[in-house]
Amino acid sequence: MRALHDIGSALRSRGFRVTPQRRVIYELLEEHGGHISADELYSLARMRQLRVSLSTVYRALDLFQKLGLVRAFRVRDQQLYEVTKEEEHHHLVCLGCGKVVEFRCEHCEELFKVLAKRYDFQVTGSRVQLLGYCAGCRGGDEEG
Amino acid sequence: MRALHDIGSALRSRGFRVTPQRRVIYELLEEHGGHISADELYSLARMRQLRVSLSTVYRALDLFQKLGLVRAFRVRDQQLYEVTKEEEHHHLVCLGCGKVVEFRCEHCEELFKVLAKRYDFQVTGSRVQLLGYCAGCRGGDEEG
DNA sequence: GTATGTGCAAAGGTTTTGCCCCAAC
DNA sequence: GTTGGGGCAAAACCTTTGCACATAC
Repeated sequence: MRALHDIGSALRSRGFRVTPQRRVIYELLEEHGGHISADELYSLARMRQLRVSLSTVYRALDLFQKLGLVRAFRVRDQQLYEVTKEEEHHHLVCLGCGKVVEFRCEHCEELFKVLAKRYDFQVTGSRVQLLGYCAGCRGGDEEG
Repeated sequence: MRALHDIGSALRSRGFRVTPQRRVIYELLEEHGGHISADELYSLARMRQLRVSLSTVYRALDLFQKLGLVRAFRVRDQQLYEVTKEEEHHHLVCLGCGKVVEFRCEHCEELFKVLAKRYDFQVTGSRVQLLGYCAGCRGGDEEG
C-alpha cells in the first residue's frame, strides 16, 4: 500500500485543527480504497475504539470535500465517499453485489472535450457509471 | 411536439387503473421534457387544479419506473425524473443555473462495450454526467 | 360492488443543526 | 487561555407507509 497522505499537515496548513476523529476518518477512507458510506465509516471508526459520533463523520466528510481531499458520489441510492485521486476516473457498479470498481478512460476524457465544444459547455468534471453485473454475479446465469 | 404517449392504455393493458392523478403526472413529465423533481411535479399538478398529494406523486413515479415509462437520476443532490427515451442519452449539467441538457453519444456507447470486455463486466446501462457551465452562466467570466 | 388508488398524517432513513463541553493549539 | 471541534439530541429533509375513504372498473 502506498504511504498515506499527510492529513495532519493538509489540515493544519489551512488553519484547521487535527483531531483523532478527522485522522481516523481519513485513514479509513484511504484504507478502504473508497466507495464507503458515512455510516460504514462511523461503524469502522468505533470498532477502532474511536470515540466519535455520526455527526462528526458528516462534518469531517464535509470539510474534506471542501478541501478537495474527498469526493462524494451516489450509487444505487447510497451516498459514497472516496479520497480524491490525481487522475479522473469512473465507476463500474455491479447491480448484483453492489461492488464498485474504478476504471480510467482517456478516450472518455477526449470524447468529453469534443462534446463540450459541440454543446458550448465549459466542462469542469465528469461522472460516469457503467451499471451491470460482475463476473461473480453472472456465474452460469448470463441473461440480464 | 410529438404526440403524447398513451399512458391510459399503457396502464390499462397491464392491469393498472387510469386515474386523473396518474394521467396528469405523466403529462407533466412529458411536457416538461424531463429533469423535474417530485416536488415540482406536485406543485405543477396542483396549479392545474388537480387534487393530488405528494405521496401520490411518489407512488405514480414509482409505478412508472417499474413499467419502464420513467427513469430517475440524480443531479446535484436532487432526484429528478424524465420519461424514458428510445435511445440512451446522457446529461450536461450546468453548475451555475442547474440547467440539464441531454445529449446522445454513439462513441460513448462503443467505448463502454470495450470497457465492459476489458473489465469483464456485463454492462446493462450507463449514466454519464458532464458538469460545468453553460454559455449563459459563463458570459464574460471564463475562469472556472 | 369490489379492489385498487388516493389523501392525510405519521413514520422512516439520512443528513444537518444547536448547544454546551472538551481539547488542540 | 482561546476558540474550533466534538458528542448528544433534536430538527430538517425527502421519501415511504398505514389506514380509512373514494373511485375506476
